[in-house]
Amino acid sequence: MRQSKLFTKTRKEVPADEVSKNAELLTRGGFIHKEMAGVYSFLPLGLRVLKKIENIVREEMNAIGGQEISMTALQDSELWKKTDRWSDEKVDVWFKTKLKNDTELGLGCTHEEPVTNIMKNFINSYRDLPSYIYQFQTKFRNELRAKAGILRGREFLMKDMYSFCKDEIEHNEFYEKSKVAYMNVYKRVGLGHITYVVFASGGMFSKYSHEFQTITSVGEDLIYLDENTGIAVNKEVLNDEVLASLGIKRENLVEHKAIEVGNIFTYGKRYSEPLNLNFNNEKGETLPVFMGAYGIGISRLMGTIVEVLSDDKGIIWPEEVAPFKVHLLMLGEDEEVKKRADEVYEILQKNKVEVLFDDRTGMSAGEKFADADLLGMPYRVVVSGRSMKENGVEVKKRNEEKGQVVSVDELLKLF
RNA sequence: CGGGAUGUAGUAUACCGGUAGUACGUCUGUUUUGGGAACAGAUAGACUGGGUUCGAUUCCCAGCAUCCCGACCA
Repeated sequence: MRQSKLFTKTRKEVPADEVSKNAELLTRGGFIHKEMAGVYSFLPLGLRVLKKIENIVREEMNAIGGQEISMTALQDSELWKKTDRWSDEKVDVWFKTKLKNDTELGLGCTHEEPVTNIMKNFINSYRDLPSYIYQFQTKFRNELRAKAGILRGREFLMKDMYSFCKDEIEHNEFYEKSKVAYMNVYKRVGLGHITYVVFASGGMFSKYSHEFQTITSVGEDLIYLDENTGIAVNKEVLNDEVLASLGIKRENLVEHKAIEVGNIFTYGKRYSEPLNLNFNNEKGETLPVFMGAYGIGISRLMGTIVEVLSDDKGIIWPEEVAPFKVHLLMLGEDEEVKKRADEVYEILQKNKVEVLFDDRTGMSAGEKFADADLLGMPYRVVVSGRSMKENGVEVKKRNEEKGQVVSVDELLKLF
């Protein structure tokens, strides 16, 4: 993509109404636009990142047998009344609205009820189980206080998966598989080294659940980590019983602030019973389906990456999620340089290297460098009079100080 | 939801009960071009509604919006 055609622009000034690093850098870089408190639009560069993360999650979910669907945001209140989750006392984040005829509707904050309802049409026999269904969907939650940029919003993108098994044994097998898939996701988005599976409260669903927490000082949660075993516990369930069941000792635990980047739950019959999602087993007995749920906030994950992987100059995108792999900079405007930069741009594109080409004119080198640092593509490639004298292009990684001049052929070998 | 704060050009800010200033941006022109260039000119602003006042962007009230701390986070 030619940067001269990109409609977004970078900003030097920090927006006065953003304090969190993710919102500051993403806004300055033109990745996102704040519509209102806790509600953000994704602009071309930001959407590319979001889609890359989504795709990584999609690949990992497919790898463990997930089947992708897309459910509706509009929700029928009758369905939620059956599980006693319609009233504002029970679920206080509902956005509610009405049809013209006064029928009450909700904007989906999660999708247990509708997905269970869908599966009633298709699950009859033990032969139909297990089944793993997921989607990427915009969730609406009327948070009392949105904060921290895209880490806690009122409208956000989430991957939610639901598992349908015949019994707890079959469920546990998948539950463990999902942990591995989740950790694969965090590794691929560059957070693997600081993300842990954390034993946590199950909220109103179950006694316990597992969270995936990325350690960072801006996190909202407190976790206790045993660094020898890698086993961690959320503060909310830190007690002797839990510690004993996990086989860890209180004195070995280190406290960390962390951001919750995923959460998996065992539901059992919590939804299948009230909604009558049953199946017949081998003996002809009718039993409720054993369910679980698995969530990852895609936009929150993007914000977490920015919080953790940035420096004082800007973002440092990991390769798999960067909007483009290469930021190609044209420095100087004489015809030779322009022609050469265009050629390099074409060559990279022909070789399927995703490249943002800073072909803008009338700008100083310093301004282009500053933009490249802010936008944070993994590789910066410079075409200039200087690089041409040395018969090559200058390539520098975003997370390294020094670059080197290489030929275009050598450059292509890097990708 | 409890507490606190703030609303001034596109952005960031200043001053003021009496003609609203600066920087960045944007536009025009000239010169520049390896770490956010220089000069000249231009562009554009007081959240909304009420009140006090000869006069309100400034003071008061209400609404709306935004941020921060706490609570909440199924």
